[in-house]
Amino acid sequence: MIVTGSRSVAETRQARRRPRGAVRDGLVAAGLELARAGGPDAVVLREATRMVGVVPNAAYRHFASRDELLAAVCAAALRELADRMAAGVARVRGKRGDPAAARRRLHAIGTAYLDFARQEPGLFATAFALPQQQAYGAPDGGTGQERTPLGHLRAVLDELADAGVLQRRRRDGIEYPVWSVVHGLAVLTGQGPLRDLPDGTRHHLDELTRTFIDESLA
Amino acid sequence: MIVTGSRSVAETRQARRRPRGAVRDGLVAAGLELARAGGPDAVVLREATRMVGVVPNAAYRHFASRDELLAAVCAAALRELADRMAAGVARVRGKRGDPAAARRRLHAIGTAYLDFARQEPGLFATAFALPQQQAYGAPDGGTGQERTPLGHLRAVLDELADAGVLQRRRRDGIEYPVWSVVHGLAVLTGQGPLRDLPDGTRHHLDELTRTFIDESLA
DNA sequence: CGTCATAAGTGGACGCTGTCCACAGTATCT
DNA sequence: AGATACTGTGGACAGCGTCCACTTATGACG
Repeated sequence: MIVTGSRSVAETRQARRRPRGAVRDGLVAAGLELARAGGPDAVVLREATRMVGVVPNAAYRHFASRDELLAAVCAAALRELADRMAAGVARVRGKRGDPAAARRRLHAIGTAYLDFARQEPGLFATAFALPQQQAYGAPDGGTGQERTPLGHLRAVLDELADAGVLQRRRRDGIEYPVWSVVHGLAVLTGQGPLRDLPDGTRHHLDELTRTFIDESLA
Repeated sequence: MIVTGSRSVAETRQARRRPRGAVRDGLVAAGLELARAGGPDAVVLREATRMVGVVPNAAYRHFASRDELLAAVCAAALRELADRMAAGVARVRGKRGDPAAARRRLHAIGTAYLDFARQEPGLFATAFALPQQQAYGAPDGGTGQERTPLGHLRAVLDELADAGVLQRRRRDGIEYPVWSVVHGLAVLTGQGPLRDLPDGTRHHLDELTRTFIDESLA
């Protein structure tokens, strides 16, 4: 028979078209899910399209390549990390300018970072696995965005300097060593060589790192 | 025609067999080459076999899977890093026990680490991209090996403690924060978000990190 | 309101990858 | 010398990223 069945051609050959941008957003969300479960390598384009319920090629209407999709997923993962850091800082009570509170905020930001790396290893790895380009927090602040890990860290360090905990002349550029320790610890104890350490040892290392930072501020 | 040509069956169907272990070693060497050029993801089994001049399946006589090959490559990359650290330390003159020399050795070890990360980004990434398992330097020293990054770092820190530069009560476990700063810096300024910083800024960061470490030792 | 360009979906194909199976020589051990 | 393990080959499969040709719904414009 030549005449098609009761279902219209539109129904058979073209899945109901979704609202504007829905497929793109869905792909990123699916990619985020995959990244959460298996890191950046698990972000496979065809699987993402399957989750959205669309044919593989549809992805190419929204991303030029798999790498571009991955870049979007990375950005999303990084934003989630930044948000958790902000939330951690926000939970700390105490006036701005209070030295003790400022110290606690610095601790909170580091803790949030490490917690994220441990609770969401896949997302954490993905956040730093961007395939090319892109400035997170521009090295020289400037026009940059504030919803970024580096931005949050800078804010807290500024507060520490204002409160007199951190000497003014040591403030400049110190965000990088501080970021490095925490990031390094997260990487080494996460997917790195120091993974599968007993939790006790891990917390001991956290403590060590904390005092390591404190010592270098004074 | 049914009768085969002048070339013997052995020649046509089976390439000259290589000496014992040559294929395995060749595969690791080829993998190392690929990793050097493109990081862990570039270590593709079929390409490695092609470089060795053997059919893809031959690899499975020596490795259970691509991941196992990658693990061997990772171990080799890590060993190269460790060797460079050792070489860097060895270049520093000065008696064991001399505080100034000990300090210089600590600097040298960090510099070697960072230099390796920058001169061989692919190998560096590969060294820390092992797909599973394995203890590099066992967390609690013990039976471990000494030809490992952590081992070298520990040796230098022990010397610093013996020389009185590093307080005894702060020696325990301090290798981890120290390793973390350097590793974190290497990752962030390497493939991480702080890549493509001008060289001047990079060296400034190196300097900052050095003083950061020094401050926290005293 | 009708026309029409364009965006957004489909189907099919290609080359590449990791991996599995069956087979064939070679090396080694008794 | 003969049995047996070892190491290489050939062919196949599914899954991946990507390209091309085609169709249709959507939105802008006269």
